[in-house]
Amino acid sequence: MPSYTNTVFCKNCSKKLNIFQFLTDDETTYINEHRHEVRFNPGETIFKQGGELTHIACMTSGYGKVYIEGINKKNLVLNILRPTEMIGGPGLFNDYRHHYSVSAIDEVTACFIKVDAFIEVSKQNKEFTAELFKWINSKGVRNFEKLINLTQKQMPGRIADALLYLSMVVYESNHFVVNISRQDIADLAAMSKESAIRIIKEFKESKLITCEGNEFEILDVEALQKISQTG
Amino acid sequence: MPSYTNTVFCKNCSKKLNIFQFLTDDETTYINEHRHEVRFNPGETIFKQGGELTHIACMTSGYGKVYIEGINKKNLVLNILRPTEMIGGPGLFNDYRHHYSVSAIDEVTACFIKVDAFIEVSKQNKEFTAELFKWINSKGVRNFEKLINLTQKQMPGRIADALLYLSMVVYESNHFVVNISRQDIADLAAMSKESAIRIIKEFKESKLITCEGNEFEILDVEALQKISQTG
DNA sequence: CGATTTACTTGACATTTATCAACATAAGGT
DNA sequence: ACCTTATGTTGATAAATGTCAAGTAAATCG
Repeated sequence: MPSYTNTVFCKNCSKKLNIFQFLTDDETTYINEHRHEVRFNPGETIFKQGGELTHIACMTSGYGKVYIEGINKKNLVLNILRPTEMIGGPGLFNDYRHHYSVSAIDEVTACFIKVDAFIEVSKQNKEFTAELFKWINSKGVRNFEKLINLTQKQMPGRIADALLYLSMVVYESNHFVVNISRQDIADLAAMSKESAIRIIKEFKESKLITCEGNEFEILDVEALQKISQTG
Repeated sequence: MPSYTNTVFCKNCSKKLNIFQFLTDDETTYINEHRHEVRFNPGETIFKQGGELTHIACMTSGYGKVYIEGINKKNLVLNILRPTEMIGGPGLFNDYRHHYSVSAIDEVTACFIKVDAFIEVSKQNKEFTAELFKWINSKGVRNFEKLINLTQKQMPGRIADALLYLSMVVYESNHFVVNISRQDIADLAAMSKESAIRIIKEFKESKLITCEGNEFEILDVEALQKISQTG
């Protein structure tokens, strides 16, 4: 491992996902021997949709963007990644390909674990396997929600969802400065950039939020939640 | 087991999913002891969204409809089930709830396997577990496609998808008689019933399909595929 | 520092899509 | 058979949304 990477061992890693807590020391060591840490610059591609799934990745620092490359160069942003999140699931045990692309938003470090090692450990450790299932299925359920949100709500509801997601899940504050573009917000809500800007403007005029450039503040969470539910 | 149900044993069952072929005889017997077959009338609910996931079900005869109950009583049809298909995945190892509803389209028989037994077997048999993962992940990937199809295509593309799905996957023929309603087709393509009817009419007028009531025939598969791709 | 690109914003417009209402047809029950 | 109800169909209309064009602000680069 090159000296300029962070040489923390899995065993003592503070960025470890819950799922790895179910491993024995030996298994943790085994994972540790089959992983490497990589640093990405803003905008760089971490996973490429259609590419071979050789590693599962865990975010250790920075922000990432998970998106499906759809029709006519249009992207659909599935979620914004924070440290401790793991990516690469859908191809596992399946076709061993990436089904979405992931890119670095700012400077990102991520741990890459060889899928072979990942699967080997999963075969040994039933609790780990169960947690893996749980992880995959909870992602699947989130996609069900996304399916409903994006097909049955109109634009204000979808933007409300996006803003609540950014506030509550990604930046964990009512007041946040986004490091994603308006296009990304639009891709998160499955609409055109112009429409996203307009709805944000309406929310601003209705005093539901403030927004100066990339600085957002949610003023009325409940009103946004109501808009989200109404559609 | 009541005498009016079909008393085939799993071991010799012709309706068995591939995934069960990886079980040993003992494991198959174990599953056999923890399953029961149920018959449903048209329209009856097989799984109810939000309900507890106590059993995994396998279709043994008839047609079923898998749908998410969304906003304002609007449904999104995920797929149409045929024998040998298995349902109940998303709640497994997760929250043990149903994340979609399933109803019988015509007369349906289905095998209900206790989740406890299902999980027990999965813990014993690694190959079975791997196949289970594969199954869940391939469903997940299909939902990614659905997410793109429904958010990035406009109505003709979505109806083309629905018709191609019915033709190639569900009824496996260019000429088929549907046992689902126009509303169901609309719910499959995430649009209003009226819009679905209009697009079908346009396809009919363009000689891409014929359609008399519930009788459909795909005349120009390639043209439909092109419309599907164009969006 | 100016020049050039990139991201953001707004307005006008065209298109897509849903809704509503009316009616036609088919299916089920007594 | 007739009535009732559910389903399908069509047209007119309104609402939602995307596209295009123009301009502004901001970031990057030599």
